Amino acid sequence: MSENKTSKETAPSLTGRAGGESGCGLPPKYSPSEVEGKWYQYWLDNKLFSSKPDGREPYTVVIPPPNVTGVLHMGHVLNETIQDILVRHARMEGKNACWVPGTDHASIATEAKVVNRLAEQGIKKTDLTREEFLKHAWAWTEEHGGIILKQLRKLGCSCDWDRTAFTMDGPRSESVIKVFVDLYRKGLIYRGVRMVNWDPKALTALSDEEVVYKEEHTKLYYMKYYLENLEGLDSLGYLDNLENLESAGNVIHRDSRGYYAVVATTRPETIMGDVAMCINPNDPKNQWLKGKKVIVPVVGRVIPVIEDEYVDIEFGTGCLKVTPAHDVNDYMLGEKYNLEAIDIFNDDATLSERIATAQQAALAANTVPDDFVIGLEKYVGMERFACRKQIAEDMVAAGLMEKIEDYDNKIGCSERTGVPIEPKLSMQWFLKMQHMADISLAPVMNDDIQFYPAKYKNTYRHWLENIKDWCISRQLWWGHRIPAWYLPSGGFVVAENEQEALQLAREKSGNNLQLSELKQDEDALDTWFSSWLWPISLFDGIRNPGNEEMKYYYPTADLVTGPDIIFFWVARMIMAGYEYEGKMPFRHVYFTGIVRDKLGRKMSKSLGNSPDPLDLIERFGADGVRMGMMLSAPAGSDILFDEALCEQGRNFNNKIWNAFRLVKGWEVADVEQPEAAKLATQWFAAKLRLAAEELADDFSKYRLSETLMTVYRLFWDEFSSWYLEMVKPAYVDGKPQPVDRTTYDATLQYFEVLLKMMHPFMPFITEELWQALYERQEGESIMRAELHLPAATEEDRQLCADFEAVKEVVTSIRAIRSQKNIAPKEKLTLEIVCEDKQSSTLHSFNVAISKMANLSAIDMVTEKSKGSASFLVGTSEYAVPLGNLIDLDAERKKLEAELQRIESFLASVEKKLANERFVQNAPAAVVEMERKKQADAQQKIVSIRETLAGM
RNA sequence: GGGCGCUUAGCUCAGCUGGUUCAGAGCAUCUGCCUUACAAGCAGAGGGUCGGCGGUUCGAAUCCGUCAGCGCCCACCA
Repeated sequence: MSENKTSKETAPSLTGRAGGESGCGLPPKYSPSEVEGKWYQYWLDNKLFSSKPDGREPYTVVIPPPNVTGVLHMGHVLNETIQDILVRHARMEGKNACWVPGTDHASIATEAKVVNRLAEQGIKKTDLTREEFLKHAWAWTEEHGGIILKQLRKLGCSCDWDRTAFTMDGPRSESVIKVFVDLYRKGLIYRGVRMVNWDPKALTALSDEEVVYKEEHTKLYYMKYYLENLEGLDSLGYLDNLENLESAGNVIHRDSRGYYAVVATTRPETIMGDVAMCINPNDPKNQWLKGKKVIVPVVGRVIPVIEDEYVDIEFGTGCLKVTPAHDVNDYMLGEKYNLEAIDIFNDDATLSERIATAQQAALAANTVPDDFVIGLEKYVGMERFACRKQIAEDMVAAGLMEKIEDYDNKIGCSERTGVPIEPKLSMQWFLKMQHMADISLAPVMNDDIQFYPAKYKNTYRHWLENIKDWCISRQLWWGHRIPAWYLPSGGFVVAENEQEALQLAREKSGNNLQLSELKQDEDALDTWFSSWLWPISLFDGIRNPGNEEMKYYYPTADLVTGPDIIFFWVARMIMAGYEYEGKMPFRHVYFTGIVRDKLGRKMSKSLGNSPDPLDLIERFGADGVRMGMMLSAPAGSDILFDEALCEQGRNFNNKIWNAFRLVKGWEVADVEQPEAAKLATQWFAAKLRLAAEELADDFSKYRLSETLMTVYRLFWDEFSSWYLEMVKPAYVDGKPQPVDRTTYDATLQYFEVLLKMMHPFMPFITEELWQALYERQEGESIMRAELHLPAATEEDRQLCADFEAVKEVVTSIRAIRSQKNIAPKEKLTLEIVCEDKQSSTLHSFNVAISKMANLSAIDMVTEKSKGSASFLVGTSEYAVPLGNLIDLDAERKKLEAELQRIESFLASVEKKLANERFVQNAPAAVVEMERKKQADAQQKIVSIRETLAGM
């Protein structure tokens, strides 16, 4: 603790030094770097972030775990800042706030990084055993792991660091395995051969959600599939019938070598896996192909023409090649018509030996003309795109290509590695999703779980209503290994550990079985299979259901995340929440936008438009960066990030700092409170109460950028520009006068309230100044300072409304100064045109007006002086005598313009009132308002006309 | 192809169930100021027929239709 003491004393502690020297001797610029580290350490030392269950209302947030080896980017800054604001706000409301940090093992991304690093060292993953590889991966994780969490501290995040978790630490791993076993036993997890999205670079299957579609300019190849056995057809009189067929709408291709169908494809290399051609039975163009057989060009395989209405008559030629092993739809056709699936690729998407052996078998089965065939051996081992190019060229050369067209296509690519995915048949583990969808749709649709913005409810519903089973196995090592063990006799058991597996296996195939004979599944689980448990596993709710922490912290309050992972993560957490806790995992989901640069482009390394957050913090302070981020971050819409906003944030910090310098620089004396100061303190107290209501309302709606803007204006305009200027003691003979104690005390109180209001957004500077504002006890913090203001009253509203008019008067006088080039120092007089003193509603504010507008006198007059500049506020007329400074012509023109404006306004109001239907149909209050407008306008017109007449 | 959303000042956005003299805010711009808290500042000013058209209504930035432009999500058209 002695350490904090020291650090605290380095703070500019000002208590007891008030008075004398201006600004307390503090520098006129706030320097965040000196302040931020100090207070963060203070918070840590005093365990101010830590949370234990107690009698208070809990407020729980779990962090969307960033990639363990990642570094902080602007997206994190946005996301974590929002969470910290929510958490700090809840903490100041007296709730037991618990923000649990942690990281994600990000299996595919991390494994890819490790593989790359090993490659740099000349080590191939395939040369390593699983154990050796994992050693490298853990080393990498330890080396880079947690960097990002350290960076979050720089941002000021108030996470309970003692709770830091990792998706692959002991408790989380055990939870994952337990859930897998449980779901398997419930019959929700199954294993089977299915068409999956194969990433040929990462060499693993991916879930549908991990596939992103990219627009690409490709080619559409039209290939010739010759009819088999032309002689045979001929002898049946088929060819004689051609004319009839054509007149019936058939499109028949022929050349010197025979008759052929044309098949369009974007992937000519996959012809090697063709096992059928499919036409729509209703397609008039292709009736002639019914029941025929065609020859796959190059390959020479003879395949049947099958019929299915799946085929789109309009697309291409209406002839579809069927390659069950390499296309999802073809796979379905293959299943339906019991076709063979010939897998032509190796796992890395090079061409497999199988193409050659399959060709040999095909050629042995049927005799086809030599000029239709090219030996496929030459393609074996070729990379898929090279092969595509080659085979297309070869087909053109062999006269097997009808034509090639340009084509725009959407290609499914791996979200992680970016390479085009290859649909591939393989044995994988799946989770049945219908049950999960059933339990998780309603709570969102009926707002048990609320989405901000709500528009994402639709997205969510659409996905759940079209849900497909989740492929949860990955051919990776870095991750949770699938807890299935294979028996030497075939079959497998699913168990939580080896002992249990052995026991189960023995039950299956006899007690002689040894553990060494069991072989555990090589695959790991999808990363999201651990993160979907996050809100539960963080509180150990899977291993110890119903434990104290679960009961206290779950469901969590708010989840803050990007809409891009609504399916990956949000939806699945909801599923797991209801499956394992019977309750929602969180009550609200705040979807952030994507951080873009100010031109609207996504931030990316290659564009170089992504600033380094730590660098920004260095330059503008964490508070400045947080504010810059939040100023432009309404929920759900994209953030166009501009450094200038951080600058604005920094400037605001400096403004706060200097307001503090002013106040703490005052000498306090037991003198009478000046009237202007008294008015100001009354007004500002009311203003704060009103503002607090507005802030609470905005906060409850998660309108954080509005909240910040409200507090920004409250501090800068209302407090600094109006309040402080009104209470600021004057200088007499070049010496500052002391401030009276009443005003001083009120000012410190207001300052403290403002600091509390700002704290969630700008934790560091507010702590710094809060600590220096009054004498504080060791361990105290603004973090735990509650903000309770009495509810605003009707009088407060009236006072603030009146004061707005005061401001308008002052501003009008200042405008006259500005227009006439009258120095602020030169005193003016103000005339209020009224019948008697009382008829001016603002007369009680005269002292304030005098001070703010630097007036020598305010006179109540029935008729204003000649040669004065006049203006209206509400319906009252004011005039500033200017003597010979006045430009009568200009003044007259101004008044005439004003008159015209009001007259046309009056006309529109009167037109409305003359409309019987308006008077009858509109609510009484609205009609009343129009009458008031009418009366006010009439009064103003009279007043201006009088002025003009007197000029 | 389906669904959702957006279009208000130079920029970024508020404007909730139609009616407070409602057309707003911040930034930027312009003018004048180094006035002993702050030039990272102070004071003042200008700026929009609320994307186009049509409709409902006594009344439309707000509701409906339609067109245009932009964005996002989903989808098996090879």
